Amino acid sequence: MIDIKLIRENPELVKQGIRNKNEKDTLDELLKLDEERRVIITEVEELKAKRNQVSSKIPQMKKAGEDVSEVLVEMKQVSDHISSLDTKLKSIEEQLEKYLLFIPNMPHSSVPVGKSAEDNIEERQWLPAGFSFDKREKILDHIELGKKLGILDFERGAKVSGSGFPVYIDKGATLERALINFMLDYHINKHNYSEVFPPFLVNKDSMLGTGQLPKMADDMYYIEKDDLYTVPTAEVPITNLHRNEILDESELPKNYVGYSACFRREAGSYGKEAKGFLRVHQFNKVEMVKIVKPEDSYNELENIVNDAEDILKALEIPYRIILLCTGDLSFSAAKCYDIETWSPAENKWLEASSCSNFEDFQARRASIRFRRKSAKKPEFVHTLNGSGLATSRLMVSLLEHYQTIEGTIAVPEVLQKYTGFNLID
RNA sequence: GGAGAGGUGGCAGAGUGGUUGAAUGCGGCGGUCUUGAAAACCGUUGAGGAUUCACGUCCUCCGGGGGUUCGAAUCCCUCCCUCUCCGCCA
Repeated sequence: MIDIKLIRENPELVKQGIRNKNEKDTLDELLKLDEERRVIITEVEELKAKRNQVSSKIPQMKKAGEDVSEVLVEMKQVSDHISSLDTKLKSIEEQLEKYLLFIPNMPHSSVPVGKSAEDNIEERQWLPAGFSFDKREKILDHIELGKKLGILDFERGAKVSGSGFPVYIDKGATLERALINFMLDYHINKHNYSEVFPPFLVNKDSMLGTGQLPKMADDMYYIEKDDLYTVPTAEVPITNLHRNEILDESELPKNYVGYSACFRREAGSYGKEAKGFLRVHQFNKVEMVKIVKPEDSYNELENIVNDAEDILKALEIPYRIILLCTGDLSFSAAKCYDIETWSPAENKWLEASSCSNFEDFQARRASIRFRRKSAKKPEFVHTLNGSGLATSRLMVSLLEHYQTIEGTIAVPEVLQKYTGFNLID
């Protein structure tokens, strides 16, 4: 959520931000409601002040033996007037809230203006020693490899749950588990994150807090009976750990890392992108979340990207860093880098991580604040998160990149102590 | 699933219709004392909103929502959550 004062005082700036993000501009309606709201508040508060004043005098009058019946009649009218204004006010505030929840975060000034993914900027590439983009002969894609080696089973996953629910078998399952543990350990031990093992079901307030709701409602699995949502990312439960809290300055920054299964309905996205691991309803992800002071957030964004990169360097998988343009930026983000890993079989880059600074957008929605030692008023924190990383896309690159000429998979060295084997055949 | 108890300020905990935004204690902050610290003592200490250049003034908030009343933390309805016991179960 952005600050309504910013909208009030600088509507043109906000309109520009909305346009650059390809979102719907409803500022005029919003501002009109805001104005109405304030007119009514002024009126109703005057009446309430009067009511409070008179009400406190009534016991004194009674004590003095005065007749209060006339006052009571008059006050009854005032009260009725108040409640009708309050009803009106409530309805306006609900509408206002609705508009406000659909206003996207403003892009940071360092984000290039652009319409779509084509306007994103490649910041840098990292390639393992001896790597070449030249396509080898007889290269298999991850689906063929998974089938041949008996480590992935998409058909049976479809039988058990539906399409987009892959099953890992034998060494495939072990490899997946090894990857998750490796990444968690790396961030905990080398990057000093605190480990969180979060719930996979969250309530509506949490989904609103991090900005998935209301806009992305159709992409979430929802359990009606209990009014709970499956998490689309560990970002949601972890960031919401501090919802409605005022933290002490000394507690910041908070650095969390956690694993969760991630569930996404991916409504309306069936098609060519959907094969194998490329688009699934359930996948595994290790997520980093930072809660920081505003002045530190852009520095921390670079840190989070570096932390995710370290994993890929350790795994020796080729990747590149993409700075998203305004048009490709998600609803809640102010700035975002994607990390894409190379798929030799697809002959293209795959998004395996997304690292974002939300500034105070989520903090406002979730009311996460902190108090500086010197100041009395609490301030909103800045929140960030980054995948470190998502295993599905990463697994595609890993399997394809580490396949041998015989069609077996060499296990990356850093994973071997987690898998207990060094070859999948 | 059954039975019961309870949700009040950073925490603990009073308060059952009328200056109660809320006693008291702890914690926090400031001060006195001290070479320094502790102890003791004194003072101070919630959030959001409207309005104002500002000082300030006013409104709202005692789990959420609704109701009764001139007036609700306090009474009524409803929902949610937490805890204890029993049952079931990984």
